[in-house]
Amino acid sequence: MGKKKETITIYDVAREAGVSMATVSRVVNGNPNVKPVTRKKVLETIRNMGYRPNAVARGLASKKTTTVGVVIPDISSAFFAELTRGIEDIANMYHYNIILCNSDLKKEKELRLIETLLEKQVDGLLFLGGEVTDEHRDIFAGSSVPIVLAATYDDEDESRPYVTIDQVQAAKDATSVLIEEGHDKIGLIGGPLTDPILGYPRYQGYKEALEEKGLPLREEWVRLGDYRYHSGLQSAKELLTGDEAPTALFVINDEMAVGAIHAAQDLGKKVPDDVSVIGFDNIPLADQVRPLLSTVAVPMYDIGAVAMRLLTKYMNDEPIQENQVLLEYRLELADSTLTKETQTG
Amino acid sequence: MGKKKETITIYDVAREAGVSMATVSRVVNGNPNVKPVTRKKVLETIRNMGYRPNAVARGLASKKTTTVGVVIPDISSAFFAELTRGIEDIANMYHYNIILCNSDLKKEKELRLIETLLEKQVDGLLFLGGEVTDEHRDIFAGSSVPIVLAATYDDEDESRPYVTIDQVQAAKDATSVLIEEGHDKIGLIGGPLTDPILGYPRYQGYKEALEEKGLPLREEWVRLGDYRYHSGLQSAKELLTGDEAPTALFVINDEMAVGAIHAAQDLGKKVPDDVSVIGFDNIPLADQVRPLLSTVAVPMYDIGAVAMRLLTKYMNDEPIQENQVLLEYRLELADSTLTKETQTG
DNA sequence: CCCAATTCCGTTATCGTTTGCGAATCAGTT
DNA sequence: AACTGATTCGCAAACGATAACGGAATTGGG
Repeated sequence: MGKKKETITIYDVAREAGVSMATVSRVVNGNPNVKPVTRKKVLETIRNMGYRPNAVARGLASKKTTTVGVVIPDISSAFFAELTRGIEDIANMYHYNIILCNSDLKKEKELRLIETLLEKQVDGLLFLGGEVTDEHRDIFAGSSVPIVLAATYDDEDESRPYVTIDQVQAAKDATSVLIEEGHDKIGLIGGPLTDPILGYPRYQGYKEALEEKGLPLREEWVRLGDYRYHSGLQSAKELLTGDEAPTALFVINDEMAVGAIHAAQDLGKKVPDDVSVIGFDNIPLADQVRPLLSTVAVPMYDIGAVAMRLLTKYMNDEPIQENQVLLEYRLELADSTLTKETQTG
Repeated sequence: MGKKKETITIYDVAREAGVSMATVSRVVNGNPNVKPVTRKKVLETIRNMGYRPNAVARGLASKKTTTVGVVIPDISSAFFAELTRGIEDIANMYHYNIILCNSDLKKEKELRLIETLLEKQVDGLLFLGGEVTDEHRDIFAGSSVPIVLAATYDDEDESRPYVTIDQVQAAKDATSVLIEEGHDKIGLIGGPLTDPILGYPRYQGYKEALEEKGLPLREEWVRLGDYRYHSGLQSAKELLTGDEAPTALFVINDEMAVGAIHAAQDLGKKVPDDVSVIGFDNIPLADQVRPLLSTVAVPMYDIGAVAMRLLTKYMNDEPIQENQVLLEYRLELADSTLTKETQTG
């Protein structure tokens, strides 16, 4: 595997080029205080010697690593994968690299990862989609690196920067679509209510929509899944075989929503004629099933991109006008619901 | 954002604990050569002072960063997301972190990213899914860090470690399934033939299967897409409206395959009765459409995991018995083809 | 109770850069 | 020719750890 005799350092280049290491450092870093002819000579010997600056040493000396940490629940989920792509694109644009960590939403793992990232001296940290507990806040407070939350927020810390959408309102809007279609028997396939990021607020939105329209919240029309396809399939099967089955389902993420559609079809019901289904997130899958899934289009890529951009502002001490941003979402109404229109929220 | 007065170093801890920094370093690194009582005292003052070891300084001194670089085409693709999850899990298990970079399969970007990762002194490098050119080989050769390829291989460098599957054979097997179903008009929706990783070999497998069974390769039954859903939809529409339309389609990835199914349905054809479809990869989507998609199950997670494991062996100088591994794939026959059976290859 | 073998632990040299400070060079003005 | 203000550039001190080396303390056997 091509062992090079020894690593060549800035000092070697300096000696070879007949200048000091300070000068080499200057040309490497684009410092203008170096005569063009000198710069040229240095650049030349750098090329000839195949010198590659050591970013670790640079990091020690400059106290900057141009690296940011990203803690994410699960990269293999379409939602977070897309979000990460937004992060990485902006990071790349600003010449940062990202250290990616999967937390599986386990608190202990999250804390451990954050600790590790801080040890690695990341210039900033992006924390996605987990609940922010007191222990998180302790670590955050004990560090001076900027930290921004994405696709989540901290309901206890008013000042913690974040980028996400208004989950409650979006869920309310989605439910309202079904109500306005004329449905009065609307089921919910939700997530764990202990999940303060998705499960609870989306349930809350569903509840508020019903209340506002004077519809009762009936427990037998509510099932809580685990966000996965089969969970949606199973839950819908239960809901739709009931005596007085709902004629519409609000499913709080697309993967489960597609499961719900298939459950309906398996039971011989037509979507949307017999049962309307609306999902949430607008992952690519929503566009790759028949009937096309109506859903709440969450700007996943943008959440990542905006969060990363915000982080760069913190890292470079740029002025910040808005450090807590709620991005717009869109209702993407397709074939799994009756009406067709598009709203913005 | 909680500015701490000043960073506390190993030296501060040493002074506070009444020992030398060497001793502190020893307890931090779990070196056994330190008396239990001393260790306890040091650990205590570490806790009290909130000392956090600086991994950058450690990296400089020890020449190890416990970080590996991962260059991947696109994290937002289900295939690579799952693969990355495998990588990260194993990395985490061995206490490595990963720096993730999206290359979009652009050669220049790949080279730039690899260069950056080497500057950051990663202990190892995982290169996924792009073509390995001479320029890649140049950089690889000029560095002493172990590099392993995943989901690709280097056909010019016999010794470069890799982990992938036998693309040609798998494509051949998939095509053969259709032949054995009795089809003799089998279309292909492929990728760019200039793609040496997926496009070409999977086309090659299709071709070989036909040849072996004495079937002609007819150009009008071949379309080349871009791996995306809509491309599959469009290509299938063209293929299936022809005068003498194929009765079966081998589609070289699942996303396009699902598009093909929808195209068939849009044309009023039933799958699999009127047209059989078999895909490739077995992304979650294959399991979330109706009819369920027959496909070649590629062990994406395992490719990542095994590649990362192999890399750890290189990084820790463990003995290596096999440095080029072809993982097993499986034919996952479901409802989009007629026969039902499972083979291994 | 002494000496050798262990165990512990401190000294010090590095690791490869960045960076503040001051010296040296160079023009342009008088 | 002397003076001044920029430009350039070198020196050397950090940056925060690791690790080789050797000295001191502890232990055990005879």
